[in-house]
Amino acid sequence: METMIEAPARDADRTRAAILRAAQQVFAAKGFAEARVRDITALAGVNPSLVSRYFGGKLKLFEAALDAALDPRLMTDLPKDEFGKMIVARFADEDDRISPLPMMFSAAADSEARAIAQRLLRERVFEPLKHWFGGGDADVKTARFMMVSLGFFAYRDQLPLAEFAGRVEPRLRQWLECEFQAIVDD
Amino acid sequence: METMIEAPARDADRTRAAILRAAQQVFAAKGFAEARVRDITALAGVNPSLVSRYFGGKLKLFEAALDAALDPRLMTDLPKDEFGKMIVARFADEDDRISPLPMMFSAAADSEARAIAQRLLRERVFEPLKHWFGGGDADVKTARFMMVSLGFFAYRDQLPLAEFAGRVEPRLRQWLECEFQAIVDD
DNA sequence: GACGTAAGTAAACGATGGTTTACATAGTGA
DNA sequence: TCACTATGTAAACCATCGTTTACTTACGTC
Repeated sequence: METMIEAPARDADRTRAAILRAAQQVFAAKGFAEARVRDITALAGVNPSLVSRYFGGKLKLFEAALDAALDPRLMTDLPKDEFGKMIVARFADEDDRISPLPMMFSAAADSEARAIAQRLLRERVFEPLKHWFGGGDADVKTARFMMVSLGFFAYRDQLPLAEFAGRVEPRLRQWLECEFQAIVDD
Repeated sequence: METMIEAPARDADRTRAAILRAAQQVFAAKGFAEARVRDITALAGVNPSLVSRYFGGKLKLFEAALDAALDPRLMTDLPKDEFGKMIVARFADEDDRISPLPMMFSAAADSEARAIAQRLLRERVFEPLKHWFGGGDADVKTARFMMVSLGFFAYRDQLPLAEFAGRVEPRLRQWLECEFQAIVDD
């Protein structure tokens, strides 16, 4: 009977999920290259060897973590007439920093991780977004969206410059809102 | 007499310059993390140990290579009434890909290299650019410039997506020109 | 021409870190 | 109860790569 009350101490599914969750946090915080397998497994409270056993290695774990973090609905569920304001709010005010973009940037320095990031970004973000924009200019609109988004995150997170780091200056925020809104309005 | 006709086989300054030149190429092509000291010294035709002897290590060599590649005049020598067209031409049509931006991106994944890249970017690009823009909105203008530039390079070089990789689609190019021009016109 | 110093090389060193191997233990069915 | 398998751990493994050390060789000078 007591087996039904509490979960068994050894549960492969639970362990696997704990590793994946820890991986998302550590990869997001430190990037692919500087995230240590031992960091992730220590956070999950398990042995480092389980990364290879359950995921097939660090790279596959990164792929799983990135895949789990990518959700196109974060962009395509917004009303188009308020797209600018709302997407900036989502980007700038996100307190839980498990945004996938920093993970993507960190992957860019590693050729294998970059290949994975490229594929997932195209399949899970670029294509859905292009379909959501629609019309003959969908390609250009999506490219514009990617450039402004990548520029924003690169500027804010990867190269924190002077007093702009962290918060978003009001005039800059207004400009960003107009940029994003113009993409859907054009 | 023959010592005056041809340079001596052993010339520290020449060797140092050869290493620096090779470093610029290899760092630009492979990024900080994946560039091997042995790659650089092999290209320069010297022994790997000379990197530590002449530059104090890989990180210091990266700093020297990045510093040599950064030239603010690449942006601030343009006429303001044609800034948009000309800056895009400079970014997009640059056949020799020793643009410092890819080097900066690759540095972002390494905490030590990132600190160096941040400092050099601020001192050698951000501040001169801000001064060149001038006026009360110089901060915001510079930030806008950085975001669009970083977005462009991140999109084109770091995350080459589908058919946009390599060339720049004409409508996208036109949008970029307007973006950059708007920064100086506002 | 021998000598001392600077320039350069070859080889080994040592730290890092993902992965593998050998082993221990908890749950499960006959 | 007794295996048997799945789960997990500890420790060693092993490749990578920047760096250091010991040695060699060329150049300038007395």
